[in-house]
Amino acid sequence: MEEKYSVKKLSKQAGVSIRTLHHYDDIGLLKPAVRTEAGYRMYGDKEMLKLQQILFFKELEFPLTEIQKILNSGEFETLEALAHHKKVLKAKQKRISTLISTIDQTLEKLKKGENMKIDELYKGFSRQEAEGLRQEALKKWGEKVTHSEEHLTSLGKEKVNRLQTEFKALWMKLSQMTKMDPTSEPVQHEIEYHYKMVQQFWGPRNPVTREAYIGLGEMYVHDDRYTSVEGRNNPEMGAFLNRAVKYFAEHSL
Amino acid sequence: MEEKYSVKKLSKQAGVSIRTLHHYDDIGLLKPAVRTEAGYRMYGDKEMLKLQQILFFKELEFPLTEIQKILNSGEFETLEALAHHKKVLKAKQKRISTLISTIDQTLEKLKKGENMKIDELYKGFSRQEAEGLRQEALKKWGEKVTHSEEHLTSLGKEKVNRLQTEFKALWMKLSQMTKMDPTSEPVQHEIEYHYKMVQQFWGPRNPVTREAYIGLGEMYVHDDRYTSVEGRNNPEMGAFLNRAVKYFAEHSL
DNA sequence: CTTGACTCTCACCTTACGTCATAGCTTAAC
DNA sequence: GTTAAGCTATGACGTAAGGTGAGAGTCAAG
Repeated sequence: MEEKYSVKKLSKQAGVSIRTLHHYDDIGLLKPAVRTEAGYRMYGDKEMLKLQQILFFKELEFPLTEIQKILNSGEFETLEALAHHKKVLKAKQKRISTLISTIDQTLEKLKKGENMKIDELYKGFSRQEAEGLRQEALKKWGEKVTHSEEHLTSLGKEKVNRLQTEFKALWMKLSQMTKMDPTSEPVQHEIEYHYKMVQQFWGPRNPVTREAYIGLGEMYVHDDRYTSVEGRNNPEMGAFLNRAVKYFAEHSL
Repeated sequence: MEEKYSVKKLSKQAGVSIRTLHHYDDIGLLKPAVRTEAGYRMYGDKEMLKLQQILFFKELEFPLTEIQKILNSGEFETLEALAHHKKVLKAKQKRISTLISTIDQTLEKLKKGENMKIDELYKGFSRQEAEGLRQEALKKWGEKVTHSEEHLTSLGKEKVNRLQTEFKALWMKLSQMTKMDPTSEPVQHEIEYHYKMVQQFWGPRNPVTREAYIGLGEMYVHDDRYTSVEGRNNPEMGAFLNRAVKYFAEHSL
């Protein structure tokens, strides 16, 4: 059999780069049938065939090392690999769906709240994350909302920390507004955001009613942890928050 | 403000590795607020906040360089970037769907045809690809099936070449079966596969009828191009094919 | 014999870090 | 004061799948 393909010919026919052929030779995935005395790589039909197989699996996003194994193994292993790969792809697809919905949420927030700054972008958590976070949050803050707890799965602490950071950011912002009127629009806007965060923490099965939210506001007044930001204490913060929350609850809930 | 986070603290709180913080420092994505005299990195709340933003975009699979730009730009650019990224993700998702269906087709084939060897795996082309290939194929083989040609989009030649290679592989296989009974199961199985390939080439709007397929078989007998494989001629191939195709057409179509 | 097309082998660049190696700093215990 | 534990720093190499040259040898044609 004549080995009829030079690197250029094979690369053109198969639609890959010459460098790719070199690479495949280097890693032993596709060796030329022979080498001319000058060292030129020459491929035959068998290699063209193998290249097609390689490209098939490459299109499916198999890594080259796996393609190696697959081509060197039997049909059973191939079946297994394909079935497994399908699962991987499905997982990937699911993840992308989540990402897209996260983007949608974020876009919505950005468009709606005109005065929302980029610093708050990371607030666009997906629903699933918030779901899982609730459990941790409930544990952490010792709320006794015991019903519908078991079926929630727990997430890593870094996610909890994220939420903590969000709250901290909001607090910092609010602490700079204590000289303003608690019923003014800017303040109320932040409070609304706070309300939504709390609602996310509690989840759809634990609706934050008007009364619950007012109660939360009262809690803040009496807990010094919530009225100090960045080490500096801010005694008027408690009363300020209480009034702002109360006003919001009575007018918007 | 006290810069309270060492690399370890920050990494733990945010759920990233220390190396990651080093890296972000190296590329200027997240610089520490200050360095101690010993050179230790110290971060403050502002940096923690920025890290959260970074992680948000990272979760969405933005590359770090883009995250750089986004964090340094205004809200409008952020909105744009998010909207564009959504498109990218959607395209990815679509592609994965195609890949999954390709795997399904391949799995089906492998399970159904027990004597199909791995060498034929790459035959699991997606329907879209086959669609596009038709046009090229029709042009190439000069068939005058002119209706419904315009609305087919053309694909690269490497795809055509793939199909050619497939045909060649099938031919090689069949050429080794010429001593067998053309009506026997193994031969008929290959013929069935051949028929399906032809059908794919012609497409759903150009059904390969019994008569058409028999006619094709006759063509093979009278065209030497089809009866030589790998340089060596195989005169009995024509007659063999003709009988095999005819038998298949009359019994299975 | 030279030009142009083709080929070869290094070898560095890319992403987003992981994984050592080696060395300096800090702090609590002795 | 010293020492050991624990923390930190800066290199520097490795990863996947090639892209992009650089410098040099090879081949067929004029």
